[in-house]
Amino acid sequence: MNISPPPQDYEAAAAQDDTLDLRVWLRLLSCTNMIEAEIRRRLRREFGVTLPWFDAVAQLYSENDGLTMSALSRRLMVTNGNATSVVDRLVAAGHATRKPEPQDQRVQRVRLTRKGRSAFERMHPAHRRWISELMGGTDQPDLDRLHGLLATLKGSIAQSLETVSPNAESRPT
Amino acid sequence: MNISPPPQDYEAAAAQDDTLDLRVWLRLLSCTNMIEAEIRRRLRREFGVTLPWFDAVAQLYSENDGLTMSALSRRLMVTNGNATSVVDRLVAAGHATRKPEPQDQRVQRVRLTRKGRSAFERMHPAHRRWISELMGGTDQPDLDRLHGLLATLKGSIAQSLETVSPNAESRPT
DNA sequence: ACAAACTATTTTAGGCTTAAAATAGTAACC
DNA sequence: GGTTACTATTTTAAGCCTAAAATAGTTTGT
Repeated sequence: MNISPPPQDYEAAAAQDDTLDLRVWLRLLSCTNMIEAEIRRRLRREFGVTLPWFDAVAQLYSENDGLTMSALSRRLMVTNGNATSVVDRLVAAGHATRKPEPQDQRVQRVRLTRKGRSAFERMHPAHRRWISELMGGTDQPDLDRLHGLLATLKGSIAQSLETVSPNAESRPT
Repeated sequence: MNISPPPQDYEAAAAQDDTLDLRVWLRLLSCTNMIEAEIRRRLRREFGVTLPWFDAVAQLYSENDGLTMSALSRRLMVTNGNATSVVDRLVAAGHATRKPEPQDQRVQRVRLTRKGRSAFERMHPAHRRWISELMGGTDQPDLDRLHGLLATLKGSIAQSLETVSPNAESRPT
């Protein structure tokens, strides 16, 4: 019989008597935070950019016609106000442009500049490699199972959100 | 043959040709963000507190002797500097106290006040219920599998971090 | 005892994020 | 054609968060 070590993180502090769903949630949070923190660190160290910068540019990169402010904030799962400030910095640094749409003067379309595209292209392969490296200890079949189970979970979360407040098309806001 | 709908979030934008590990990562991120955003929203609406407030208080609640600043920031997986500001607000609101340790004047021990404890006790059951509700669509056996696979993943991430920089005992910092 | 190395925490500067209110353009009704 | 409702975005205020430098207490080696 030996005493347990002091909990090292959020999740390890989960008590024996916590319900399974809570323990799954804390473990999910742990994994996400660990990966996110490491990617953030490496992006800064290797390329001198922030994680939000990378995330925003990655979304814009995959769309040749750019994205509206709303679409971008929806994809990044952040508020519109946040998207505004991130795009402000992108534009200030010459990585993106923001122009009002002719058809509808309310919407702003954000597009990567050549400079933004080439910056992303320099970083993209490293980012992919880092993710593979961080996940590398888990084998293919387990990743497959995880992929499937997370689909189930995501669906069930989405459904639960709809039930509570049916009209929230694009959270958050 | 039909075209695919516009991607609604970070993860749904993952391309066909993305590797499995990247797709798992994006799905993980999606699930975490969805749950976190909803919990944040409900904590604010129902109890008028922020998520960081709740997280910090939850960690302190489970320790009768309180936690040092370092231990708290490690558990919350945030930097020491962040812990300082969160605890500042906790102390200012009368929810916690912060006292230097007699044995070692460098360490500050943070403890919940009675007011802090009772505030948490009011919110705790609702929080548990919300998590169960959000995960409710996934059945027990699937949650069990998920719990196991996430343990594998977490272990493999931890190992990958150690390999890269062996002396990073308590990331981030 | 004293310097050097180490440890815990705070401070600083800059950027991130949210929620809510404000602005402004568009659509729809009648 | 003018009010009303709706939609997209920005602004604001407050708080969150990181990374790096600074402060200050402790330990270690000699």
